[in-house]
Amino acid sequence: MIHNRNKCEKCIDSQNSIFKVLNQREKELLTKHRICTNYKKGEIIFREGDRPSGLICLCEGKVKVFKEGVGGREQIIRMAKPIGFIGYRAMFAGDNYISSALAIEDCEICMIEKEILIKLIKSNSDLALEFINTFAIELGFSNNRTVTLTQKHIRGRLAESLLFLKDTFGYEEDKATIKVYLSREDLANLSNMTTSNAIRTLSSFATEKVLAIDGRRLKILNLKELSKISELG
Amino acid sequence: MIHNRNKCEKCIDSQNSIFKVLNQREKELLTKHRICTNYKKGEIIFREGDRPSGLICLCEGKVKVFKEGVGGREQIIRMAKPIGFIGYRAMFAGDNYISSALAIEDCEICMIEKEILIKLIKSNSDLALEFINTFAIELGFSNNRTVTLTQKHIRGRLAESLLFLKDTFGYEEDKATIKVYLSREDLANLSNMTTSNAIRTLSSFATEKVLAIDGRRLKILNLKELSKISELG
DNA sequence: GTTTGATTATGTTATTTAACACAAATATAA
DNA sequence: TTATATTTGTGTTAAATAACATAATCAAAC
Repeated sequence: MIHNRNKCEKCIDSQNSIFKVLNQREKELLTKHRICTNYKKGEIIFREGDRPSGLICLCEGKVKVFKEGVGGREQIIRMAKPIGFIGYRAMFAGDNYISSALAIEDCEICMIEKEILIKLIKSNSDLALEFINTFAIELGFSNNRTVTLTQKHIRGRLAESLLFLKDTFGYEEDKATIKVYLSREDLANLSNMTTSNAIRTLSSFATEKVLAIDGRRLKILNLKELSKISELG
Repeated sequence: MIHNRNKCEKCIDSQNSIFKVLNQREKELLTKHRICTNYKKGEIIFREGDRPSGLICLCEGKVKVFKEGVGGREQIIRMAKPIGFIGYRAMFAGDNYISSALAIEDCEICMIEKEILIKLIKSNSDLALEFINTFAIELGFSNNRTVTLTQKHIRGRLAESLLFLKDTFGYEEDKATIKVYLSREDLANLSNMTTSNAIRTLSSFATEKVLAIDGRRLKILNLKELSKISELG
C-alpha cells in the first residue's frame, strides 16, 4: 500500500464515472478530498470487520471481493474492474465490512471522504439516483447469484462463472481469451466448488472443445455451447 | 386483488416508515398519488417478468418473494412484513421484476407512482439517503445469504432460516412461537433443500428438544442450541 | 541453479443430499 | 357427510460432490 502523488484522473472525470452528473465545482471538491493509493497484486485492500473510512474507487487493476464462510471457505461475491466502487455497501449501510477485498492485479484506488460524498449526494439528487441505481443493479445480480450457486450443478455453475468473467472483463485482442487470469482456486471460490472439481470440470470443457486452456489463459471456443451448459444448470 | 377505498394510514405516516423524513406537503403529494389494494392469501402480487408500475408498500399481511430456478425449483429470496417495500429493486433498476411476490396472508398494499416517487427523491435528499441505506442493508443480507445457502449443511441452513423468521416476524405472546406459519415446502424453499429434508430436519430438531412442532406452529425451545446449529453450519 | 512452496492434475472413497416411492394425516370442496 | 386434493411423514436408492491422497508441474526465493 503506497500513497500516490500522481492522482488518477478517470475516477472522477471519465464518462463511465458515476460522477459525470456533477458540475465542475462539485468535481473539484471531490478531487480535493481524496487519497490515491497503490496496491500490489496479492495485497489486501480491506478485511471483513474493518471500518470503512470512505468510498473506494478502483481506478486501475482488478479486485476480488470475498467472504469467509464455514471453516474459512472463501466465496467470491464480486469482481471489480475500473472504474468501479468497492466496499461501498458497508460505507452506505454504516456497517463494518462484511467482505474482504484483494488486489488480483496491481491496483490504483482513490478513497473519497464519506462526509464529502454524503454532502454531494445531498446537494445533487442526480448523484443520489445514480447510487440508488447502482445498488439496484448489484442487488439483482446478488439475488441471481444466490439462486444460481444453490441450484445449478457444477458444470452449470462453472460455465456461468466463465460467462460472468467474460462479460465483466471482456476478451483479449483474439476476441476469445477471457481478459482475467484467475487461479483454479479462485475459479472454484467464485463457483462454489472445490478446487479439484474446478480443475476437473475445466478439463472436461477442454475435452469437449468448449474451452482451450493454456495455464490460466482460458479461451472460449464455443460460446453457444458454454451458454447452453450454463442455462441447463 | 381488490382496490380499496379505505386507504391505509401507516405506510406513509408511521414512525417506522421511510417517509418519516418528508414534510406534510410532501406526504400529501404521496397520499394523493397512490392506489391501495387488497390481496387474499395465496394471490400473486407480481410475477417474474412483469413491468413494475410503481413502488409497492406492504401495509398489512406477509409476503414471500421468490425466484424460479432450475427446473422451476423455487428459492425464497426475501420475506416482507409491514411496513416494508416489495419489488422496489426492479423499479429503481428500471428492470422488469426478476422475482415473484405472493401473499402468504391476506394483504393490503399501496402502490405509489414511480414519477411522484422520483420527484420526491429529487427534492428531498434525506429520502434519497433512506433508500440508499435500505438498499445497502438488503444487499448485505443477500450477500450473507449467498454464502449461507451454499456453504452450510442442511441443519445449519434450516436453523438459520428459523432464526431469520423469528428475527423478522417475532414471537407470539408465548415469546417462543415464531409468528409466521409456513408450509414445510416454503421452509424448504427458503433454506435451499427438498421438502422431505425440511420435514426430516424439523423432526430431528423436535427430537432434540430444540423445537416444539404443532402443525405449522414452530416453538423455539432452545434458542442457544438453534443458534449453535446455525453457526456451526 | 537448486531448493522450496504453491498450483495444477488425477484417482479413490466417503458423505451429503436429492430423487423417488408410498403411506398417513389434514384440509378443501362437492 | 364423503370424496378429492394437498400437505406431512418416512424409508430406500441414486446421484452429486466433497474430502482425501498423491503426483506432477510451475514459480519464486535463496
